[in-house]
Amino acid sequence: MSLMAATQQVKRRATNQGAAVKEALAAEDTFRSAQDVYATLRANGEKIGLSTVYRHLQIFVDDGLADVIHKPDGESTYRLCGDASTTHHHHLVCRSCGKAVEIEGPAVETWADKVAAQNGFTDVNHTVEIFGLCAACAA
Amino acid sequence: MSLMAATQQVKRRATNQGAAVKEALAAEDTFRSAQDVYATLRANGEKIGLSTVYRHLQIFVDDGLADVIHKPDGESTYRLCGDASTTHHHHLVCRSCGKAVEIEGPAVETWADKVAAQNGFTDVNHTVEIFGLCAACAA
DNA sequence: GTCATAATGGGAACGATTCCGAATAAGACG
DNA sequence: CGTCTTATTCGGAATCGTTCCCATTATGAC
Ligand SMILES: [Mn+2]
Ligand SMILES: [Mn+2]
Ligand SMILES: [Zn+2]
Ligand SMILES: [Zn+2]
Repeated sequence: MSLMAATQQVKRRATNQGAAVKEALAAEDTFRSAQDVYATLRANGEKIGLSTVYRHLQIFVDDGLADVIHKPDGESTYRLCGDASTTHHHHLVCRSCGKAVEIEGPAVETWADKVAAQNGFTDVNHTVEIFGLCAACAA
Repeated sequence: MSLMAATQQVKRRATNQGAAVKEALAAEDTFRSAQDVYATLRANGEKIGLSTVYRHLQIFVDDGLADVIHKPDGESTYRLCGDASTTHHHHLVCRSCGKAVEIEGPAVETWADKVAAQNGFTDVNHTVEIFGLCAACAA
């Protein structure tokens, strides 16, 4: 999704709110909503505002540290991706618990570009998400 | 996206509002938002309410007549798909004008199912959308 | 320490979508 | 045609996620 990581590092101040949001995300391998992260942090006694949570999540996305998936119901969910976050990849997501597995599909990438080119489309990107029930949630 | 068309035809009354919404969608090969369709109809002198537009768009989706794409900004867009709407397919969409081309990718389908199975996921489905600038909008 | 200013946060504002409920009209029946 | 049942309509209120505003706070450079 992110065509390139941060185009140009912007100087940013280190705040504990920012760290808290990152920790909350890092704690689980699931896509979580801003509201969810906010609730968790507050429940944990963290002093942080909802606006701040949204702000940091967006920063992570801009910096290529996190991926975002827009659920059908309109809610956006975020996930801190692996160290190799610079590598283009997609996700296999559990509809029930949100657990996500990073996946790659070289064939899909080339197919997408080819189809777009054949139809005269330029400046192309794509979204590919696979949803299902993880083994754990199947019970 | 639609696992199956209407599971069971529900008797529905024929209203001119419903016909108007369908015509509005059929008039263009682009994904359009409910608000957009509503504005167009009103501008055309049609007597119809926003709620009604939403209702019919959802009915089309339920009946498998239309596909829906949830834009990143949270807006849902609808498009009346070809007669062969029963056939599973995806779209190549212009980010600028919304024009959409129906595309198929058998290889992607099998790949998606395989990846899901390998990771123990069941009850799988997926979203694949390619975005770009159509030739016309490239100018 | 001081200072400039990036970051914060809570409440208002927003925009898309859904809900509600009284008014309207499709269509079955006679 | 009339009548009757009830699906449908529609506009305004209500939701809900997200963004905006801006006075207050705190980071980090000097
Ligand atoms: Mn890809
Ligand atoms: Mn597919
Ligand atoms: Zn799960
Ligand atoms: Zn275009």
